[in-house]
Amino acid sequence: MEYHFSEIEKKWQQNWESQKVYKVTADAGKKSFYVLDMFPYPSGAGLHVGHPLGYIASDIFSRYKRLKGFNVLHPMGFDSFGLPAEQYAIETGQHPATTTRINIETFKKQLGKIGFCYDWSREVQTSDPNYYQWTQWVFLQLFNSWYNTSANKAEPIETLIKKFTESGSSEFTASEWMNFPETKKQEILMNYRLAFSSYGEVNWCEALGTVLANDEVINGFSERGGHPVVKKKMRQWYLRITAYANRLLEGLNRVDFSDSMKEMQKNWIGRSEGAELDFQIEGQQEKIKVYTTRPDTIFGVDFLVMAPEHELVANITSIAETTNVEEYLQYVKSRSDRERMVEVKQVSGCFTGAYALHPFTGEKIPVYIAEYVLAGYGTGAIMAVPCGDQRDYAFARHFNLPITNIIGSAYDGTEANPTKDAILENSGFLNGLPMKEAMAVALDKIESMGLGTRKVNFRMRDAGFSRQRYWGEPFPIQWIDGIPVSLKENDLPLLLPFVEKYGAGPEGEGPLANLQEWTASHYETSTMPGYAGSSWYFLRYMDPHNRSVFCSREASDYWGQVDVYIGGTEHAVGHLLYSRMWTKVLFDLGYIGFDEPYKKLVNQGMIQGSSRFVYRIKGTNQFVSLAKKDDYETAQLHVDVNFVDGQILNIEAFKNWKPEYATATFILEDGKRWEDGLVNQGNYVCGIETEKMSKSKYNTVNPDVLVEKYGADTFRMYEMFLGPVEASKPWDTKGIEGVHRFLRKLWRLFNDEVNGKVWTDEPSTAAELKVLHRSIQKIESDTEQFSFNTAVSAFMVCVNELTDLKCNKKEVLEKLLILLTPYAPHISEELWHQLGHKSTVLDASYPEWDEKYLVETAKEYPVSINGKLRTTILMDLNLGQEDAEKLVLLNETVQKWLEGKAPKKIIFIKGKMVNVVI
RNA sequence: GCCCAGAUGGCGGAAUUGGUAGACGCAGCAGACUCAAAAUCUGCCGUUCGCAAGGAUGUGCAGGUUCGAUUCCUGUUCUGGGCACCA
Repeated sequence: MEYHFSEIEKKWQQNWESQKVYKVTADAGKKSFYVLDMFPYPSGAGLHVGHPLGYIASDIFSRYKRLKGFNVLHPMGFDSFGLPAEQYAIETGQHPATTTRINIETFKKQLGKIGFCYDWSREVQTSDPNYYQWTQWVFLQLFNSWYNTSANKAEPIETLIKKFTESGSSEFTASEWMNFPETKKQEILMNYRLAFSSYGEVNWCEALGTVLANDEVINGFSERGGHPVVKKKMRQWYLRITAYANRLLEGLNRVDFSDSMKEMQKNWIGRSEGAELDFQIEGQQEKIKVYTTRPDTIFGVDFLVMAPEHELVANITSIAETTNVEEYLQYVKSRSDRERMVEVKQVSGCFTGAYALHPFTGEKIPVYIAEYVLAGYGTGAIMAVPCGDQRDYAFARHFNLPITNIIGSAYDGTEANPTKDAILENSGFLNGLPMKEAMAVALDKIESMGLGTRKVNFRMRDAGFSRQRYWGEPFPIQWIDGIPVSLKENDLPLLLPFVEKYGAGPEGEGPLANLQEWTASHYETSTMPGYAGSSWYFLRYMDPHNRSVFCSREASDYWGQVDVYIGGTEHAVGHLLYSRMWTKVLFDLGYIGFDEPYKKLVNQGMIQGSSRFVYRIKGTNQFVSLAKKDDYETAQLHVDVNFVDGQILNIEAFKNWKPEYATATFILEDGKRWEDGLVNQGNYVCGIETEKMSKSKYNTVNPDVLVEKYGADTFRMYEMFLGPVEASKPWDTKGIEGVHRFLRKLWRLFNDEVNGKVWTDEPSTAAELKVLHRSIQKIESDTEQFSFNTAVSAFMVCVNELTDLKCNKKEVLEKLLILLTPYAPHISEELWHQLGHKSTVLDASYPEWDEKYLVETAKEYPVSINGKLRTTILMDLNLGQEDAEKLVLLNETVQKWLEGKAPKKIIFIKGKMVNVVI
């Protein structure tokens, strides 16, 4: 009986589906475990072999945990709102709802073939009204909450109103508040809401016709599509994520994310400690507030620089300098963000004519404006210390400003030295102090003299939360007399209306602005961004069909945090930060019992494509093989990787690929010309390069093809065998044969091609049990540590050894099948039933290894002379140093190296090794 | 420029706390079975000297610590990723 994987896999996939083996329900009597994949955006391109990597890993872990007795929640769904579907709609006229539905079907079909254990009864789709009703509901929670900094948590907006009514604020009294008109009250409250609308500079992408969040803009271009992004003033919705900056930072200490992932989030949040201090402008009332992280360098300040957009610029500019300043402001305005970014090294600026007074020395310090100071960070003004900061140094040199040296020989006059270790000079009361100590001394003095205060700053900005697009969640908001008013919970969902056209609205608004019935009801015309639905989806899976709440407290208490979250690193600062924030808000408001969504995060690496190239001689239809390509002037062309075996081109397939190649001729690796119809000719060798896997590079490999050819079990194991899940690696289909051979070898432990069944009920030998128990130990610990590649190799070792031992014992084999179930579920299930079991192998319990089968009595000790391995000696493991030394000295090889001399020392590590020092 | 991760055979990779470097697999070579092919099986397989036994050398590079270093430390080069006039 042979291993007919396609029949077996089809049979069991149908059986599992009809028996609903993957359906889970909350069960207080069982320990829960939650394994989550980052749900996919259902793009039209379908899956390539890179996509399922993480899904296979999570599937293995889910099945493993289930066999270990856990009640495992392992759901799947689709992040189905978003830009690409709408872009596609604009291009083809097909409604996003239609293309999304079709794409989801394709995805599910492809996923199904790989045999994943998702509980599809819990599927969510973010574009489904039953789902986005609750996204809108969470938005209302954000809109109707504020961050109470003294309680350090979000609270309903009513508590803020109550506070204002009873005791006012630092800006107004209680009675003033009571007498404010409603618009004024709402305006004030808007400064506190966690989701708020405000007029400000946004990232505007003309090509996409929408605003983007900071993390969706890369070097001045949109992340999606790579279109230019400019700054534009617009009314927008924002998420007050900065209120959570500290807690988002602190929470990283309580989660198991990779160091690089934490680092990325920390950088994005960008916490820095420093001080704000005031500089009095000479002869004026104005003070300029600067932010610095180096108060220790206060005596090195030679000038101040303000951002051109700083609100005090006009006030302090002297009459003499007005023209210059205005010219400079004009110049700055004319420059796009991208120009500024590209020309970072170029120094520009302008003197304002004003002087500030040094708070300690009273000296006059010129005040400049310059592009290199950003309006949005700190106070928008800095104190420049040219001997310690390279940008300040370059600026001082450019404008011929004097440079005060406060760090003695640490400053060499040719460049700034940003050290923190120098001893301060020319620094008044700080003289003689190392900079690190001076920091606190300066801060204390500044605070006690009332010149400034300690201040923590964050680089992170509030996140833009509206998009001028159609395919997203409508805001549950109506604009009444210029005030945004939230819908009642009972009125949710506010359904996304059907549109025929996706063009922008009258004034750069979203397509919804073109709908008469929409604008007549004064609904907000922008929609929520892609990350809205994905910020809380992990909660909905716990209670997906609940019509009355987003997720019952009972469900979220039972399933708790996601135990293992698997996905790519591309969501490091976007999705992960937003969903961490939403979780904290829901926690603060008492809707859930934990404030970090994901306990452990595993980032699967990217599978790169391995591209192949052919070389066409310029101006001809002749192609030349790799070794000979430098003899000609050639153009390098991508060739479909599926036509190439290793690096050898399948010339016939290539000629049939595109009509233009039908008449192509070839010069082979040996320099001979390829001739039609001749057999045993030389080879055409292709060039090879690792690139991103993409259709345009013809280096994509479709999992469906591999599943068809080798089966899902082989495909799953091969993806894991490729290397560590977290590593990026190029795809190479060649090695898949090895894994397939392994599964056939396993099959032959149970079945013989001629005789059929060969497994027996005979008792196992000690040697067989040793192989089994060592495998259990190794595979269990590898699986626990997500080291799936080494687990696969452990399976291979185990089957190789059992084959050598001719072991066909049911006792051993059935335990092996349970171990294999997470990795190769179909073949395991089939053989499990062949062994006579009636129920699914998933209901078996994971075998435990027993120390007693693993104990060794002797060991082949490696024996080194002066650290170099020279021989091995078999010795009893109970042997102590003294007896071991005797045996070692008797050894022939050791004696040869000793040349009759006595060793200086013999190092003996019991159970490990021996080293003889001569 | 700053931060993080990494560098091991022809290739993917292994070596959990410093203790036999190269597990497992691919590719390659030689052989068995076969009329032949497929499948399967056996042996070899870092480099180098040697008929062999056995040496020398070897984990990006240069040092160091240690009886012993792929592993720890210092410096350095390169690759990948993130951030970037953030004061």
